[in-house]
Amino acid sequence: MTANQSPLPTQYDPTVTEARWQEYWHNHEVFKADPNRGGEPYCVVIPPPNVTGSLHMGHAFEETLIDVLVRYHRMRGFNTLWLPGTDHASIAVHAVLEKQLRAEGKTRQDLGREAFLRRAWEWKATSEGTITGQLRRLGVSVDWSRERFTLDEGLSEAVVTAFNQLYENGLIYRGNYLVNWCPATQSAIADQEVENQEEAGHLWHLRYLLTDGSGFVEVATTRPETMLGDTGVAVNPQDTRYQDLVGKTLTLPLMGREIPIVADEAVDPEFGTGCVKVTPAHDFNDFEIGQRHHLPLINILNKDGSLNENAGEFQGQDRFVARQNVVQQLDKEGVLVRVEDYHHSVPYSDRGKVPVEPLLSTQWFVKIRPLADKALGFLDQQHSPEFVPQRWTKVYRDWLVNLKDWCISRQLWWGHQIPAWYVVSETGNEITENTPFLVAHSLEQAQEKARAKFGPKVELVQDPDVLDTWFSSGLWPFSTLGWPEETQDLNCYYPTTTLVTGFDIIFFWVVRMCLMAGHFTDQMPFETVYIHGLVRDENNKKMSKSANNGIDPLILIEKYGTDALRYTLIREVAGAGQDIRLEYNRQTDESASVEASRNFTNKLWNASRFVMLNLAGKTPEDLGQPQLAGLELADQWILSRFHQVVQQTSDNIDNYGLGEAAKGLYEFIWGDFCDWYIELVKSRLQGDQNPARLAAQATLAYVLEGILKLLHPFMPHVTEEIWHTLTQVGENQSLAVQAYPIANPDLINPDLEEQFEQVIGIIRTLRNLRSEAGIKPGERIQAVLQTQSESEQHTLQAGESYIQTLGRINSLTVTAKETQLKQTIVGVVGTVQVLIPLEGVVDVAALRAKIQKDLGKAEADIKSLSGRLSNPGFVDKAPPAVVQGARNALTEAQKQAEILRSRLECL
RNA sequence: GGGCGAUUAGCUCAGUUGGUAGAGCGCCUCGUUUACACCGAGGAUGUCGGGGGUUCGAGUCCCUCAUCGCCCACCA
Repeated sequence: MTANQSPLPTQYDPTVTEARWQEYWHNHEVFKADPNRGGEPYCVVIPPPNVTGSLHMGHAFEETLIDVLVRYHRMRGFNTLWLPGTDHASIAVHAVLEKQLRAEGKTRQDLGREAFLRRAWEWKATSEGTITGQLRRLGVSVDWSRERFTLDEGLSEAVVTAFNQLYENGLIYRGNYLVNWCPATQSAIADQEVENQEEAGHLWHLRYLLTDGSGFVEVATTRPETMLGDTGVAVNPQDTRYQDLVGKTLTLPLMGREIPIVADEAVDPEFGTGCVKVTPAHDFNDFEIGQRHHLPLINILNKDGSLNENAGEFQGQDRFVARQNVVQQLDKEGVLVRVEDYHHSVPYSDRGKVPVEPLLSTQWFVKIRPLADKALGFLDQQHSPEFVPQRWTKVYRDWLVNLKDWCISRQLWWGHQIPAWYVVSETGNEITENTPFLVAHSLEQAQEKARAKFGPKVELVQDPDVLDTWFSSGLWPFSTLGWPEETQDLNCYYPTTTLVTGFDIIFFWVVRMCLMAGHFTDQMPFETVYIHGLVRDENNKKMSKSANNGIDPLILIEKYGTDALRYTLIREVAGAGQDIRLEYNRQTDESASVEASRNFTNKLWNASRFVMLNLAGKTPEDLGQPQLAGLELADQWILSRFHQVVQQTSDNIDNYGLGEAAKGLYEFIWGDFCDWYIELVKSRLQGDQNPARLAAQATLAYVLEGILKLLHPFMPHVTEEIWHTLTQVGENQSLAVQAYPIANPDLINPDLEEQFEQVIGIIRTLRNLRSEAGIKPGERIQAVLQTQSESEQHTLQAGESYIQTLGRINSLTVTAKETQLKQTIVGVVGTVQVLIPLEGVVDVAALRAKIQKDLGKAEADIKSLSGRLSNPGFVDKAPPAVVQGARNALTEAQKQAEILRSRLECL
């Protein structure tokens, strides 16, 4: 496809253009990877978005970061693959669907497993469609032919294989342990899915009587209903107050049970009374105390959070109702000593949004220590993976060190059903604690194994539970590439190069991937983990569903274009890993910062229009590379600047300084190229064919094409559009796969740039003087530049025409001779006097004020510089270059002051 | 309780190994000159959170305090 050839409008309209190129990239499979292509592999797997709805601004940010890296590396010639996909997000999808069901007055149990799963797949299809549509609109350069879903056939196979292998290696076990139980979703959840929230609660002080009638102890609790499950009271063994009580028993109020007093180090004698009630079945600390002292476990809770038959008269009551009733009853019986207001943190279920209960249940676990130790080995011995910014290494390491065994079973339906089959024919066709089970790849394999062990007539039932979502996403970097098969993709693209993700999921996801990869692939799944910050709203608040302060990327895309949004997100990111704040007006849906980026796309558009209108239909290829010999100062200057920016941009991106790279390009394009070079070159473009015009055209075309390439990873659509118009290459080529510019050091010329800076300085001073003197912008005037310095004279002569054009000077004199014009406004650049003779009545006071202002500045400089230079410490110890720099600056300031003083006298 | 981050112009933020503070937006003045008013030219604005230290020199390094934010662990 060739870009629109009709006369280009003065305002860039992203809406049509962006859709067109997105379609083009997709239809032409521009981003399809080929393991046989050769070149160093560069692979990124997308952090798979949950199929819970749609993408938010945080996703837009993350995908843009990745896309910049990926497009850049693709253009640098790497064999590049960005693999897209989505995550089934077991518990999150359950939360969504069960909310829908509640609204219909149903539960998932009413629906049944099959119907529920049908509904889940339908939901998934819709959500996935939304998400992939949004990804396309972000212009991401993913390979859609390799799109994956954590529940698809291949990935399910990987999950089953991983489970079987871990089980065979003794790294998965099943057992009855205390887990975090979410009564809302009625499933176990992992430690990391628990969120602690500060709450105002109470501390109830209770008095338990000694069985022998010799006294009592006082205990305190924030969850009084758990006392129904108490099986002991613990004190610190060193606590002299209670030493003689250890071994005695107490009678548990309400239940009348006899429970022992035990001594345990875990008890802090300083806190409260120093006596702790022990409920091993409903508290993690108590569980451990209970284990040490062989206290029985009494579970008083049902899975829905109501109390069970072990709760006596409170059976059937919801845990919070029971709490009130237990307290009331304790009070009635004189057990309740006092109630204290108490602030404490309550563990909540991240997804279920209700307090979790430690609950005893039979679950599957992954033994963490061997896996974590292996990952620690990679980190400590090979610095793998490498974190950017580095400080996250410590966070990652701390997690590896502190991880406990991972509960991977969930009492849910949407997900990978656990590949374990119970031989129910051995236990009366029911799954009990003691039912033998087999871990296998399939029902057939399980049957085979079962028959071998239990005879020909066996009844098998698969474990109804599903695996924690993070179990499958932990395999993502290699399962998506074909593991456990040894595919070409896996050989070529694994381990992946970079993982880009937020710090908030280091422990959820990054850690799990490293555990799994270490075990199954014997290497870390990525070389580098690039951790970005969060997108915060206009009030610096974290964007979240619950706060309802999210900003829909599509609103901003529709208003300003994808490129503008992308550029805004990237340029804000300077200083790796910081959160970024997005300016936004909720009344008008406007964003000042995105608008600024939109203006930048428009600036690029118009600069390109100008260039193309002046190339007389020729392409950069027709014009060829600018030949140094035929170039004038401005051409050489912009080429020098261009090659510096090429170097700087690559360096920045290579070091994950994407924001710096983006800002550097902005300054070069808007500042150097548009404000200076284009303005300087205009006069040369008017005449007939002549060498000066050709040189200008060639330089313009060359630099513009280079700019489009440099900017393409950040703003892929507008650059692709302009590039096609500029090069007229037709639809078999795409800017996305052109070679990224490489700096040519021969063209970088700092001396020349310095010279040019001086010319710019003169032009700025002239403009300033004109403004101060109230000279109309359109009026052409005469000016005198006076300097004794030969090198300065040389520079001024080289830049004479530039100074005349941009300074709007019709008569410019460059001289070494002192001029003593009376009515003159004067400025100083370096040691060049810039003089504008003024005719007629002029405000002498204004001229004097202008000079005095400049003089004030010069004198302040002199004072500061001479102060420094008269300090022997500075002269002796500072680097010679710095000292010399200060000397030069002082000389110049003195010269300036001298000039200004004599001018003042002239007035 | 432990750890991390932030504090710079009215606002949002940059500031590489210490060499004397910058950008965008906003604001003021002027302007339609052969791309662009989603523009151009010029201008104003900062005891770099407080205090102390190291140094010839500190926004930058060290200590300390304050405020804000985040993470982790939590004593019943």
